[in-house]
Amino acid sequence: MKTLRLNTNDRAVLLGSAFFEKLPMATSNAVLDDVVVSTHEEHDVLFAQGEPLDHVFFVLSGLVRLYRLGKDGREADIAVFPKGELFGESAMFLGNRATANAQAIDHAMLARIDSRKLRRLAEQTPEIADALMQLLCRHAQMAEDCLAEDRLLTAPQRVASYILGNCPDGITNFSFRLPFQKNVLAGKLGLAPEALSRAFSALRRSGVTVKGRVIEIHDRQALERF
Amino acid sequence: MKTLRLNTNDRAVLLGSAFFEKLPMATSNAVLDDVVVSTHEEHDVLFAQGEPLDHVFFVLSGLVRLYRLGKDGREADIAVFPKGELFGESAMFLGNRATANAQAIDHAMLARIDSRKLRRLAEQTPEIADALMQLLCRHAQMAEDCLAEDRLLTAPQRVASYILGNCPDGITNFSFRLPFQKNVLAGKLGLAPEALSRAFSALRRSGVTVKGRVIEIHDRQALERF
DNA sequence: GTCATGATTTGACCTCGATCAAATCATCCG
DNA sequence: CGGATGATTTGATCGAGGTCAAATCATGAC
Repeated sequence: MKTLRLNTNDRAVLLGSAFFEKLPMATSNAVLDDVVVSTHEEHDVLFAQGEPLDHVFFVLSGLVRLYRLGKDGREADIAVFPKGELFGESAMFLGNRATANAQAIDHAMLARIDSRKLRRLAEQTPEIADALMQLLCRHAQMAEDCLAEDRLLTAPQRVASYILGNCPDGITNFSFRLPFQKNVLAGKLGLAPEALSRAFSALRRSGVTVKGRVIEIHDRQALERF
Repeated sequence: MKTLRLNTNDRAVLLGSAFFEKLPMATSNAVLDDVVVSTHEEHDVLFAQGEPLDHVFFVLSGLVRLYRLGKDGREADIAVFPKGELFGESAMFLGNRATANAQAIDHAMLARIDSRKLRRLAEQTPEIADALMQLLCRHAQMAEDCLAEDRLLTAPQRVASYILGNCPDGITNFSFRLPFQKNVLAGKLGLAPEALSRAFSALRRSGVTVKGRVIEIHDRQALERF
C-alpha cells in the first residue's frame, strides 16, 4: 500500500459523488482538507472485522468488497462498492470497530476521511448529518434488498434481477458489460461461481446472451416474468 | 385500529427507550408533542411496501414484523421490532415511501411521530441527528448480520446463534422465554416452522431443552461450537 | 503462435431445507 | 370435562444449490 495526497482529478471524483454532490463547496472542503489517498493491490485486505477503524473510505477507483468470515473460513459478501461510493461509515457509530472485512478487488485507490472529524463536522453542519443519514439509509436498504432477494428468489431470478437493475426502464433490447469478474458477481449474489454459471445458462432461453463479461438482453418482459 | 393520545405510562416507555434516552428532556418533548397512539389487532397491516408513509413508528407494546413480498406471495421477514424500538425511519430518506410491509404481531400499541417534523428537528438539533444516525446504523447492522448468518450458517447454527444472543456472557447454564411464537422466530431466522422445529431437536443433543416457549441451555460451549 | 495461468463451464453427486400430509400438543371456551 | 381451534412436531419426499473434479475457454507473457 502506498499513500499519497489528493490530486485534482481525485478531488473531482469526490466532489461529483452522491455524498458530496449536495454539500456546499466550503463544507466539502472542510471534510476533505486532510484526506489521504492510498493505493492497493488486488486482494489487499483494507481492514478486518473487529479491528479499530477510524477512517471512512471513499472509492476513487477500482472496487472494494465488504464481507464477513464464517467459523470455517467461508466468506459471505455484504456489499461491493464501486468508484464513487463511501463505506466503513458504520464503525463511526459502533465504537470505531469494523463490523466486517474489506478487501480490494482490482487495483483500488481509496481516500480516507478521519471519522472523528467527520462526526464532529456532522454535529456542526446539518447538511453533513443529512448526507450521512442518507448514506446509512441507502446502505441499510442495500442489505435489506439483498436479504429479501436471498430469501425470496432462486439463483436465476436473482441474476435476472441484477441484470434488470442495470437495464434502463422501458428498453427491451439492451447490453452491458459486467464491472467485475463473474467470480465477484457470484459472491455478491450469494452464489457459488458454478451456480452463477448455471443461472446464466438457465436465462439463455429467456433471451439472455453472455459473451465473456458482456451481457445482452433481447426480451425484457421474459426476464421480468422469470 | 383505534387512536388515542399519549398517556403517562406510554410517555415513560418512550423516554426510557434507546432513542430518547440520550436526548435532553426538552428535545424529547419537542419530538413527542403531537404524537398519536394507535392500537392494532394481531395481523393488522400497518403499511405496505411502496405506499406513502409520513410517520415513524415507535412500539409501545406488542411486536411488529417488517417483511417483503415475493411475486408468488411468499413473505420474507426483514426484522421484528419489540417494545421500545423505533421503525419505519428509512422512508424518511426515500421519498416518504415504505420499503417494506409492516404487520402487528400480538395486539400492538404504536406511537406515530410525524416524519417531516422529525427530519426538520434533526436539522436543528444535532442530538436528534445523532440519535437517528445511530438508529439507522443499528438497523443496517441488523440486516447485515442477518444476511451474513443466512449465508454462512445452517439452520441449527442460526438457532444456536439466536439463543446465544439471548444468553448473558460467561453464564453456562441459562434459560429464557421466547418473546413470540416459534412461528415468528422461524420467519425471523429465514426458516420454515418445520425447519425451526427440527433445528431445535438437533440442538437437544448439545444440551438445549425446549418446553413450549421456554428454552434452557445446559452447555454454552457446546452451543458455541455447533 | 505457444504456453502457462487463471477464469469459467459442465458433469456427478449430495446435503440442506422447503413442502405437503399427518400426528400431537396446547389452549380456550362452553 | 369434551371439543374445537390453532400451534408444533414428525415423517416422507423433492428440488435448489453447494462441492469436487474435469474439461474448456481466455489472457497475457514470451
